[in-house]
Amino acid sequence: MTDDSEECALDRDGFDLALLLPFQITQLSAKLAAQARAILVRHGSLTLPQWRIIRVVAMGLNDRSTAIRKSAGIDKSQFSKTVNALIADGYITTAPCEIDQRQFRIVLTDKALTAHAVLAPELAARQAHLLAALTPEQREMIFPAIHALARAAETIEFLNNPETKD
Amino acid sequence: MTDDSEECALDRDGFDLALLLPFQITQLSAKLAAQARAILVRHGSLTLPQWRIIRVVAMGLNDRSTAIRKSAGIDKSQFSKTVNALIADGYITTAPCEIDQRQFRIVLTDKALTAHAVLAPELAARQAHLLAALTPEQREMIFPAIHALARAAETIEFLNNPETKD
DNA sequence: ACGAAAAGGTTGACATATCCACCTGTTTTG
DNA sequence: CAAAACAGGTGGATATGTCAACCTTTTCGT
Repeated sequence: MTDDSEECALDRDGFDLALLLPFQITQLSAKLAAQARAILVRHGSLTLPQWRIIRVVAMGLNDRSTAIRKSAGIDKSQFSKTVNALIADGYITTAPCEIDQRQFRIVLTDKALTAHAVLAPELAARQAHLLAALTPEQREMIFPAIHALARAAETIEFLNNPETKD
Repeated sequence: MTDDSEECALDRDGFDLALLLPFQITQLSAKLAAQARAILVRHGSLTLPQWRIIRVVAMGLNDRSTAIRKSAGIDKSQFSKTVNALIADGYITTAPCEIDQRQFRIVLTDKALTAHAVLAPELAARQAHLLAALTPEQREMIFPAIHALARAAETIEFLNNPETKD
């Protein structure tokens, strides 16, 4: 994944690093991204952030830029740049947003719809593959656990050391 | 974290994206990295990959470059560059490795040891804070679940579509 | 012992992500 | 209503992560 099959730290139990939660999650996240890229590259030249945006737009819930950006969980800056790349590659077009002149609406082209039709089933199969690797109990509690960790990761309030100024 | 407090997709339940496991994990990973950076920036100018290397070396299990690189879960390329940055900033020195001339040994300077003495407790407190956000059952199964997902993320063998060539 | 293959490291190129300054449009508030 | 505060978007700078080409050293097969 990273390079060759160097026995990644996820595989080496028995020592300290195996207990570092953020480290394990970072490693897992990297592997998942690599797997997603491996699927994308089989069917075209969409990058991962490009695919994230197309997927959200294809859901059809909302075509306003801010809603799409937040649903995709992408930073303002990266969203702007990725949208420009999608336009340049002919995957989307934009239209002004009447309700809020600061935003814009995003419309998928046929090219994007075709790509989505091919990729969505593969990514769905991958999601099923991942879930199948978990026990039913793990499947039930993985999302609440992720959510709990995400909330706990939002602050560093638990550090109240008065010597904050180094 | 990312920008201001834009309600990130992790918080919005009730729609489809909340069920996309890789997406949730990516978002969580980003939050954890931001949290770690927030802690690092309070006590100096160490970057996250720099800290990862120092932490591994400080564990003292092995001072050979390859062992450190793999334990830190860092790519060959990034490792090389980060090590150079650590040398330039005076956090480490290197020595030739007698056993294998291709590798080198890494030695922490006092500067690194001081930084580690300050940061290690804070990062440990953070780890405890994260684990405290989980229920005991979640704590028990989170590591096996991560491990199972990591293995499932290593291949795309489950896609045996003959139309691989797009 | 020899040459091929593998492992380790470096570098450059690029992809992804974050941060920040800035500008524009919108909402709030006096 | 006008000024201030705020939300949205853009672009540059930088941090982080990945990939591939290349070189050196080590290991392995014969």
